[in-house]
Amino acid sequence: MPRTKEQFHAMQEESRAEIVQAALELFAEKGFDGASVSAIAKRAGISQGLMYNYFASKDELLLAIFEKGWADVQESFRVAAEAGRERPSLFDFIENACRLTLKHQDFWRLLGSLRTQPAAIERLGERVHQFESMILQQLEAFCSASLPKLPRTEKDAPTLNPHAEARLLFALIDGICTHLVRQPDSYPLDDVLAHLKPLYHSRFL
Amino acid sequence: MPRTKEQFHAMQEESRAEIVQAALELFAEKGFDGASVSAIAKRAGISQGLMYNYFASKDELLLAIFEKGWADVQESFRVAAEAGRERPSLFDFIENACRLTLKHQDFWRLLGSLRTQPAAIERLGERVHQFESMILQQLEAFCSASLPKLPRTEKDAPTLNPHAEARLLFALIDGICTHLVRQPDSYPLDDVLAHLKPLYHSRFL
Amino acid sequence: MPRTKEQFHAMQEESRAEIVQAALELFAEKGFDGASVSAIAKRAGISQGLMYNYFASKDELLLAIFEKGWADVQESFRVAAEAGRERPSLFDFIENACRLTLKHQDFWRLLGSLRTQPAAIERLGERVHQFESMILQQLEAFCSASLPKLPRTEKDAPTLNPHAEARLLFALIDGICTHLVRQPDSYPLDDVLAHLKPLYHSRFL
Amino acid sequence: MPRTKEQFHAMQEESRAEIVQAALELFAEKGFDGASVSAIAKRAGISQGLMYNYFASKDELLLAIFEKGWADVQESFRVAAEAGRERPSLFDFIENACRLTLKHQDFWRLLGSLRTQPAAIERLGERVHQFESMILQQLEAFCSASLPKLPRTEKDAPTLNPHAEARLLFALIDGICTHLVRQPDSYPLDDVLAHLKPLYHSRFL
DNA sequence: TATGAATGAGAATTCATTCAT
DNA sequence: GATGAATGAATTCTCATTCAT
Repeated sequence: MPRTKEQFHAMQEESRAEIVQAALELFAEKGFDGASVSAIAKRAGISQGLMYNYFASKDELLLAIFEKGWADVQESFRVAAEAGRERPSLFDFIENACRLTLKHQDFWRLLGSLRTQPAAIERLGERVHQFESMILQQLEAFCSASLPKLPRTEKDAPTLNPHAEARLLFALIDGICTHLVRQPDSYPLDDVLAHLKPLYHSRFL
Repeated sequence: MPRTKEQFHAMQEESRAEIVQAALELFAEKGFDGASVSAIAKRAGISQGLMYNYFASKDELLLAIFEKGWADVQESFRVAAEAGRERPSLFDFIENACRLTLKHQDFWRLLGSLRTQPAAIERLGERVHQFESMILQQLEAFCSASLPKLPRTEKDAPTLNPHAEARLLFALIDGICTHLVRQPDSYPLDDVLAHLKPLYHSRFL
Repeated sequence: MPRTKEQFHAMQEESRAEIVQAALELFAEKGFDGASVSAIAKRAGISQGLMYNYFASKDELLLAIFEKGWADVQESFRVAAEAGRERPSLFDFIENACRLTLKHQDFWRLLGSLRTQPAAIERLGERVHQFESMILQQLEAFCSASLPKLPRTEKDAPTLNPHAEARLLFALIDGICTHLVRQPDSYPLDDVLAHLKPLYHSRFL
Repeated sequence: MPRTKEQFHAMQEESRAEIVQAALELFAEKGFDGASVSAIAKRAGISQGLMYNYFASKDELLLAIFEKGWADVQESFRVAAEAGRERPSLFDFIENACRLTLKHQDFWRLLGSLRTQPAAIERLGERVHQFESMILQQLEAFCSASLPKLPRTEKDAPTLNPHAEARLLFALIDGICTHLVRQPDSYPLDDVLAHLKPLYHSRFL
């Protein structure tokens, strides 16, 4: 009784997902170099050899993780956007980003370690850069909409620009999230956000 | 006719410094695991074996780099503090931190990758944590002195605290510096600082 | 179509045995330090790396050899004891020990070299000491049963004791076996035993 | 004020002796492979390089140790022989050998480890074999003088021969000395000798 | 003579990847 | 598909020996 093509495909996908999950955890925990293929296979409950039926190499696996992780993150943002108000405030956006980070801790941890290594970035091709660009673009869009409202003195006027503002925001969010995933249990996220809120309200409202 | 002890000592120091420099560059570029001892030796222009005359192990080398780097950073801050005004504003402090980061790019890159790896942190013992603690303490001291001046509504009053404010600042600085060392040539540091300035002036003055 | 677990297990055991045999020979010939893993692998007909599928380290391999060798020796003694008379004479015991030594030449050679190296003994933990203790105990038991029969002058009476007698016996047996395994083909074991026999008969009968 | 040739020679000899002593201690403690040249030089209080002014290689050093050690042992025997009775009994000879062993512990320990390794023996050329032969010859001479006096039954008569008897003796002495140097402090040498004495008196007197 | 820097050949060990079954 | 045996290159580290000074 041969399974249908669809069944096969579904099983494939399931197995892939299991391996990706195991690898993500281990990469996040020990870094790409520190997590051996055999450890990943063991955690995924399969043999080393089988892993190569699903992924051509350790690099391919990393790539798959990245794609999956990135898709998940985007999906989370999409869901949050739909659930929220029509047009979230910048602060809401930041808060949302931070809280979602906790949902994808392992991915952010992995991403954090990958971003430090030019070699790793090459492995992922342009993906990491694209990823950062997209975030920056989105932030810039936010800022473009808000910056005009900023009261400005004559002196700073020429230098104010959405791009730099987005950079600043990105650094802030990135910094918080980085610290957050490094101490997920003890980081005082609520307090930090509470301090951030008046800062951005005064600025953008 | 053997060299004098002084000669030996001088040569030792010179060689050590050369190795440290080579290793720092490679660690910063490829991470601790990614930079092989043989690659370090090659870049330092010596044989692999010789490295072990100067450092008992790769770990010891890392440690030496860390100590040296950290000492350099502190020295830079000390010099800047002496050169500057009596009591720098918080913004000056931030700006200073960012500009000094550029002077110690490789060290910060290395530190960035070390902070993502629990294994590496163990290698360095408590040093990394101490390092973060010291920065946080210093920021907290700044904030303690400034926060009372913040105009506060009744609602936020109970939650405002120097620790959380320091955390926020640390995230901001860390984020900027992290991005900065990753794109040392193209990062718009001046613009970002220009945007940051009014924010903190409005808050702390 | 994967192999069954039984097949794997059988293969494992076979491979392990082959490696143990190769290592035993080389350790016996060149000592633990002198026999490189690569040489062992080559003699076992496998790659270096594969050895580490079976033994976690060279030390583990040594340990496995020791356990196996010691078990074999004990088994040999057990078989000999069952096959022999109800209660063998001391001389029979000695003769048996010497002849069995030839059956386990490599093991005794290895043991001989291990016993000379404090470092190696540490590697094996208490095993080597236990091993010597067991032999001494067994000999002491023999002597305890026999010594009372010794005619003794008044002078030596106070000093005679089974422990010292066992020590003497152990030295004798150890000496013979050591020489024997060093010249397994040319050592005149029969003649030496022939000379030993009347000595111990006159003493213990 | 140039030193005389004799003075030079004396200094040379002194330095050599110091190195030999240091090396002997370390070889005895850790074995030939386990004692590094640098450790030897450090213990001798000189630089690594200088060692090669006195000995062409580590092997040469081993050889020098062997020559020196063997000469010392012979000298000890000579002195003991002169100090003792005109013709010592076999037992006296054995006792003397054991007690002298303690005086040359390190040498015997080294010898013990060398004798287990064919490779090491090759390094020393024929010397180890010669050394054993000489001992055996001396023992055989003893036995030749004494064996005729042995009361013999008709049965053992054909097999008794000085060579085998010497082998037996050698094994005994070797065994005792080996155990002795392995536990120089706790070995009950006096007791063991006390047990040995009647054995050999009954046989040879 | 005397120094310690320097080398290079190995040592043990790990690991991504391939392969026979 | 699925297994784990097998490989070989790379890694960290050690050490006898040589060399410039």
